[in-house]
Amino acid sequence: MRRYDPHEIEPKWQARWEEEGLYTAAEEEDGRPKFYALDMFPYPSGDLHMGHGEAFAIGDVIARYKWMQGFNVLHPIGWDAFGLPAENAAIQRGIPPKEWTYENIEQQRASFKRYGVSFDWTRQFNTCDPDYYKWTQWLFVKFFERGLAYRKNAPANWCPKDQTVLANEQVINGLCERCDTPVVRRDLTQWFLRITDYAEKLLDDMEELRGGWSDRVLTMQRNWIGRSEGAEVLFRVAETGDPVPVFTTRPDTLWGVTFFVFAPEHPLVPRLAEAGGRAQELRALVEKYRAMPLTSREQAENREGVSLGVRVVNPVNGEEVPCFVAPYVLMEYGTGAVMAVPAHDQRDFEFARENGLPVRIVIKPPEGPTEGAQLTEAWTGEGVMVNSGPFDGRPSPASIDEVTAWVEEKGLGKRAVSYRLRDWLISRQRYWGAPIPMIHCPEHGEVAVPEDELPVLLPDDVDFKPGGDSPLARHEGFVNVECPKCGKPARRDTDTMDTFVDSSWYFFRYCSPRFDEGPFDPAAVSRWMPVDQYTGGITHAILHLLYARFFTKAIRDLGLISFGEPFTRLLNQGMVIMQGSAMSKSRGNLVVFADELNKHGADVLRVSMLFAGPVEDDVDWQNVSPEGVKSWLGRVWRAVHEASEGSGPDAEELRRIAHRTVKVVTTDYERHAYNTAVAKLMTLTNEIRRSLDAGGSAGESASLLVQMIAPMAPFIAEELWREVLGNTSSVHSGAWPEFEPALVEEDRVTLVVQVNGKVRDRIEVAAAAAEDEVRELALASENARRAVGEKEVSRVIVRPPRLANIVTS
RNA sequence: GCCGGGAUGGUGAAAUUGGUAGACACGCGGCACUCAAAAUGCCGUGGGCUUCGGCCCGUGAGGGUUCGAGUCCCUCUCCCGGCACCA
Repeated sequence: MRRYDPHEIEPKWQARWEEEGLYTAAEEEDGRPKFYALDMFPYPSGDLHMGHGEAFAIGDVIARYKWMQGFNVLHPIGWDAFGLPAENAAIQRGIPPKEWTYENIEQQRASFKRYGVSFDWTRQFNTCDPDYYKWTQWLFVKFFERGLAYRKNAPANWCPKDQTVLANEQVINGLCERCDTPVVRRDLTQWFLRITDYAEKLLDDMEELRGGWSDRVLTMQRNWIGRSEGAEVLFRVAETGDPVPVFTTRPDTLWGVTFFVFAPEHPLVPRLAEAGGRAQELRALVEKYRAMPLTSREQAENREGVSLGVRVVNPVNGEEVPCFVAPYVLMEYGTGAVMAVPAHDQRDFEFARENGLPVRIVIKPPEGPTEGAQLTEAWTGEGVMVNSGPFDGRPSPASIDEVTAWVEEKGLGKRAVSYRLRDWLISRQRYWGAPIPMIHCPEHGEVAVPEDELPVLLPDDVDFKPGGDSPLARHEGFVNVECPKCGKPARRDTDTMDTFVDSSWYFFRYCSPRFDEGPFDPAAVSRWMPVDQYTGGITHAILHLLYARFFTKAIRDLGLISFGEPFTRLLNQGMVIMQGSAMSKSRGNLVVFADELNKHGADVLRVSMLFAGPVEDDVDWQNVSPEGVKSWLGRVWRAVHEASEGSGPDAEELRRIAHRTVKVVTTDYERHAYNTAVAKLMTLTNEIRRSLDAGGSAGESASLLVQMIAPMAPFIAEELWREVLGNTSSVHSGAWPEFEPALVEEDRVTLVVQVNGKVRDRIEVAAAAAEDEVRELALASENARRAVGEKEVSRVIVRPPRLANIVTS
């Protein structure tokens, strides 16, 4: 018998499968149901790492299992190839981002093939291919035409040394991650996508996803969208008459407003400061916060502020209260101004104490002070409304609805909903991304690049090092164009799109990757979409998945598709860590995927990952034992070889075990419980071994074992299936095994006899044993009788045939 | 602070519906084969006691419901994740 040598069999089958086109999804309807198995596409920074090893092992098992079940499976792959890491690597190494990116893609491609992943390679594309980003740009233009893409001035993190905008993640403790220069805030005019228009739908449609997505991810998305119900109430500036709406979730505290606060960026602030004679003081505060990086401002918890010198009128009681400007009020949320109720909001309370402002209790706690001066912190619990005009004596917060209705009826405000979700800033002042397909004309303003001029190609001859504006702005040939409307000189937009835009629709493109009349062929999409199973890391629980859901809804509203949710089922696998923390070179705990692949081969590595624990949990490589898995696959190898030599039928008992294993392992595959599936297959292997050692046959059982191993360890399964068991076609295109129901039924089971809930005996009984019979047997048990002793049996709980519990008084 | 998820042997874990806790492995100990090693196979392995029949304890802590709780309920501790001045 040959030894089990992964390095001998794996390259062989890798080549054969490719020749046979085993994993090409059928374009034509052939009677099989479709199954779209999607893995989150990788980012081509270097070779694959251990995380890919786990993620793609799981995704591949899902796809292969579905193939075997007779589905026409679409299991595509591509690369999320634009983005900052390529640019930074290119700057460091002095090679163009394009070159670096395509080299990495080739390397990862080769690694995936060695790993035995059943991708349909005919559909591969990269988001940095002009054929792809042409349609990313096309979608942007469509969004622009519908008002979903717009430009506005917004603050950005700016590194004065590198002369570039930084994402929030690139600001470490207020410093630039690259050069440690303190980051400042800079206001830039940038493009946004109006995702907030879809806040309600993104929230409501989560109902459809329940069951298919984990509660964890759904909760994270719900929190991110952050829906708050309340009222918008109209205040008015006493001196100028300016209307100032505020959003509040606590209209029941309206009578407790003792001051009013504007965000520093609020458009009314300069005028009101002028009117209040406080322009000077205000300029200082506003300057200070404008210079502060966004990240550190949001963390600041001081309660400083400056009086505006004007007052607003509280519409519910006509009171005039003083106005302030303070950084704790955010322009981005609500209306950028808040009514301050220090007695019942902790932030307002702290501001009042710091600035010597009155605190008036309007929700009286069941126990505690009635005077604001006595409060040590804001009371946010239940209570009775006081000092509240018509609502005195009413319970709070139970009366919020009535107060809101009253406010609405009196014309002082209206019911309102506010979201934490902000519009999506997609402009990047960077080179390696899809150019935003817009032209700025002095006469016509923002003009979209006409469809027949797409794609706006990313030029190769660009000095992509950061410095000033977008690198594209330095490319005269790129920038200077004619306005599509009037033909006069105009300027191209020089920003590129956030890479999350690229990845928000790639799963549509897979359905018809070479389609050139639109981003996708609607017929192909209606055949394959939505994705039946999406697999990927929890890191994308919020942003990518929310953006993809938003794009799907927006594309539906363009009339191109008829569904609103792209991913029916979502599986988030855990991370691969080492010694308790994320792998990294600097920590010195890096495990290199290619090294492990060289050492153990693909099958061993795949099964090791799957056997280590539940797919959702993190895997600590320290606890993974490829040696143990290798020894199991070696046992399978030898057992199947030996079994293939026998000729008689398997013993009845072995057949029962094998068929029962088919039953339970199938359930495990359905619920992605690959760790327990492997455990059960190990047990079956041991049983086959035992049977062979006893001189029995095991041909049928060995066959079943090979088929059940196939999705997880595709190479060894194929070798054994074709070369040892003598089948002519691939195990992977063959059917998933079915069990014989008669063999799965048990005829003898273990009856557990308990006395007062403690196990005292185990008796083999017929599975069909009736209640009376089970009771008799239990009462007759020597061990049970000893445990009962002198006590009297008051009753016997019988759950035939497996359990009897004798209860003594 | 708010929201979500956890805590089971030396380790990874299993127990799908309230019904045999620790399956399957790793590690460790012992044995067989061998001149020896590797490879392979077999036995043992939660803690304690034992007259070797068994007995007691045991799923983060405490309480409860139940004939019976890792599983359900209450209180608490700790850990992980998400969000966080969101009005």
